[in-house]
Amino acid sequence: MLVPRKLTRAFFDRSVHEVAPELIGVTLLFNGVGGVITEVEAYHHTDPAAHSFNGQTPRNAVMFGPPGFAYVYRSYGIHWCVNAVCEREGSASAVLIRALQPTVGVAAMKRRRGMDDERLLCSGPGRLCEALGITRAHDGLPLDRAPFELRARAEAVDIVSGPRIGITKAADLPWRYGLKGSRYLSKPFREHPIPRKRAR
DNA sequence: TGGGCGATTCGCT
DNA sequence: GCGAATCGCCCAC
Repeated sequence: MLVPRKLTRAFFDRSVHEVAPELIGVTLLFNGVGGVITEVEAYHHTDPAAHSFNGQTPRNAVMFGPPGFAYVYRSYGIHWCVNAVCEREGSASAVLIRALQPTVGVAAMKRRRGMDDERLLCSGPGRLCEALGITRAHDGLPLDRAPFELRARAEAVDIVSGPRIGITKAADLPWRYGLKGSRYLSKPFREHPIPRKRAR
């Protein structure tokens, strides 16, 4: 029987802009619960929207470490969000995991989220951390060892991109990537971003 | 379908 | 003190 290939830390030892789209379609599991990554965003320390932009602090220290580790932070005082650190050590770049299509341990995710709608279980960075049980306690853990597991995608996927969500700086950069046509997204992508500005 | 708002913690100025 | 890589709820259209 075919066993999916597991991703190693070496997968992340490249530009965030290469890694981010390649994470779409990869299966992310945490303690054996999770699903297919459908949405991510790339952040690099030269990017004003990145947490590492203003230099290293205790909170973002993991971003300045080696690639292939989880950077987990508290968002808006309420939610947890998980990133995959990329590039060489000190590059301080990471990919924010924003949404999953739930596939494994769906019952556990429904219980943690207190809801039944599978489309809303992991469709947002805070939602997916709640569904998987990821918290600050897992900041700095390697992504290629338990409790994390990453399974390579089995087939090629169609990827769309667009501007990142919820940021005020560098909001125009198209560094959000998604699985084309997926219903498991935090927000839909405009696949035909034709400005509807009417010419006078 | 989309905008406004409150909740709530914490890092950093 | 300020504001944030969010979410869920309410409302209007």
